[in-house]
Amino acid sequence: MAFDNLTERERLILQTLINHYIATAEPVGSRAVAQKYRLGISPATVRNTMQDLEEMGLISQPHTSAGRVPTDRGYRVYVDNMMGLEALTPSEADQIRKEICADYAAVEDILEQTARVLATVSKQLGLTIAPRFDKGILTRVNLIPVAEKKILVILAVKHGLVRTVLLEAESGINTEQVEKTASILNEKLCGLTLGEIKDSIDIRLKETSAEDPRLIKLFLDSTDNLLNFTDPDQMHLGGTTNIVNQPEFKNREKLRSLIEVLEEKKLLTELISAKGIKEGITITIGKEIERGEMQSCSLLTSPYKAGKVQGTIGIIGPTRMRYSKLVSMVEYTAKLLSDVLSK
Amino acid sequence: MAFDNLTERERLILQTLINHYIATAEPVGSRAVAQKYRLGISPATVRNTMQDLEEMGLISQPHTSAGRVPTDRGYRVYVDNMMGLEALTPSEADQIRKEICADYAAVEDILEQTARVLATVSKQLGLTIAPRFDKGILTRVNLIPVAEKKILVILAVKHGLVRTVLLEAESGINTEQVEKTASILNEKLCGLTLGEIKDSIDIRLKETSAEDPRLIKLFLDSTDNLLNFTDPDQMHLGGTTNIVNQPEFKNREKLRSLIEVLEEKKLLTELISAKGIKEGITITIGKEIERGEMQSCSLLTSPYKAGKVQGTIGIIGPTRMRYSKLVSMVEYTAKLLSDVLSK
DNA sequence: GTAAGCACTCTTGTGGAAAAAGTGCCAGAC
DNA sequence: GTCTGGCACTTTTTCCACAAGAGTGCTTAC
Repeated sequence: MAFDNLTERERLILQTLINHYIATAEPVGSRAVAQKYRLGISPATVRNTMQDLEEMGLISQPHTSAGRVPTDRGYRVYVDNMMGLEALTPSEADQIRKEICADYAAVEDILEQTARVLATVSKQLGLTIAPRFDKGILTRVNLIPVAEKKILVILAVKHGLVRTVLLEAESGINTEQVEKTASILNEKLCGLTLGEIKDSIDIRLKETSAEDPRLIKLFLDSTDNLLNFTDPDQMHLGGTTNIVNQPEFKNREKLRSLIEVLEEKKLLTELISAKGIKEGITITIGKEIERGEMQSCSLLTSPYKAGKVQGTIGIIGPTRMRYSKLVSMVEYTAKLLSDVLSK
Repeated sequence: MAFDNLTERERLILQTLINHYIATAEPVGSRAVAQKYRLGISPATVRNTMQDLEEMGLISQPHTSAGRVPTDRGYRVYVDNMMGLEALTPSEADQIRKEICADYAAVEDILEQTARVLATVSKQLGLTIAPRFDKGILTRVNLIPVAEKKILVILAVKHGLVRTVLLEAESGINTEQVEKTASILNEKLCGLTLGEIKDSIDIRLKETSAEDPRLIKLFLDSTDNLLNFTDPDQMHLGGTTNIVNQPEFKNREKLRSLIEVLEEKKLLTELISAKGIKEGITITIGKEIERGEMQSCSLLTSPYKAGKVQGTIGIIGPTRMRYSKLVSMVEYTAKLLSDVLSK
């Protein structure tokens, strides 16, 4: 799969072609490449090289008499080997900083703002996923009775993250019992990560000697709900409109099915979180994305930190996106966000 | 504004025309109306009447040689005076019931499901807005310190609704003080509606004799945030994809700007809640909607109850929507939802 | 008041020719 | 050898003209 064996000329031509295509969204002809290519090479020569690139599967022709268009593989090679990073302009950086560093209290609000500003500045779709609680360390559990049969469970996680879930009991609730249960839970579970708790809660709570086992049972039964890490409102999207006008979505049906995927935030969260969280930017191009509906898109994601806990931000756009710039943008934003959330 | 002065024939023709247009999305010609119109009237006669209707501003021609299309005013007259209600089919009713009456604990989840099923069954955009807390009676305030400087505020409202907001204090928090503050808040505020609290909180908390006024001050400063009734995640939308294929949005720019409005959930919530909450269905047609971007849409909303507190559900679609059916659908769904949430 | 006839208008569809864009390959130049 | 100019070929795009289609408005007759 290594394409290090490209000649210097092939590299240059692929690079120029992709840059040009990203800018124009039109198939690129040999003449156009030749003109941009300083060292005075003729279109005919370019054509020969383009034939080679096509055989390698890096570019393709929509039809006989059209120019060439990069394939997913072509983008891959470009991104891995020959793309320079393009710095943000001061005004772009300012805009991002201004939005993210505004002093909001709530993490949720910051994440929403971030998705929005990412979208605005990139002119693509911006997305943020809240920190994954599974790596977060539980510092305290509170149980608050809020109505005859309803209990609010509050899981406080290190670094000020909080998750609240409303549980419904089958029968009336005894305040004293609730307090006892809460202290049992705190004793048994605090200091563990939510992930660990999820995996081992059955065992850990089995041997408890609560006088009223019903509350413990309720808690156990609701584990999936309590410790569900792909809640739809964990994800924020911004700038859906940006893709509507992209030429790649002039095909109605493509647009429809993409929007459909975007609405399934839960699935989308899983899809993106599934890659595991590597350090640094992850670029997923076209068919590399598992969901068929998104195969004309690329995904650019980066983790960020909120204390010890990690979340993800990213950009979704057509495969023809300005990787060199957007990578810088996502990197910069992730760093900024980490700073703000870990302060 | 009353159009009771329409002749029987005018009424019938307007009605047939609108029904036909709703079904086909194509301008309706005199011939088409004449054929549907049982009493054997000729196209020429229909034409004469159509001219009258056009002068009244109830229908219009896209261009000289096209059929007629209803105007917003035309729809208005239709909806107010001559639209029969169309019952749901058993299978539609079943589908809705099944989704809404599934036993979820959380109100949020039910509302999301409801938006989704409304969208699916209506083939339009479904929306739900969470109960408006301002009419809800506060039963209890809890303050939970979750980190050195963070306090979680829990407002429990009658009938099991809960709102949680995270506040950030300027300095470290003394547990004892928190408890005192909480009991002051409970004493002063419980039993009032959140709306009343919002309006009068300054006065009510002025004369408190807390030893540590900082917490009270924090609470006061955050009132807007705490008692903000148009939180973006109060609204759920479903079926955005349904409008992508609607012929009225084959115009790219229209589609874009509509999607843009949909993303601004906060604005949208305000827009819809602004009408105040009347009993029964509210129908807002085309230009009657304030937002320019939505002027080719109609809005069909109904309140529902969760105990004493009211929320809103509705459908958004092109003005050319099947009002007769959709009104039944929204009515039915609102009733069902009220039952489930007030149980 | 209703209907039939007809001229008129505007849109839609069709076919074909010309233009445009770009390729592939060959033959010759450096 | 490697590069390039030239050229024939293919395919899409654009344009235009013309016919077909749809529907109206008006006039006239019943």
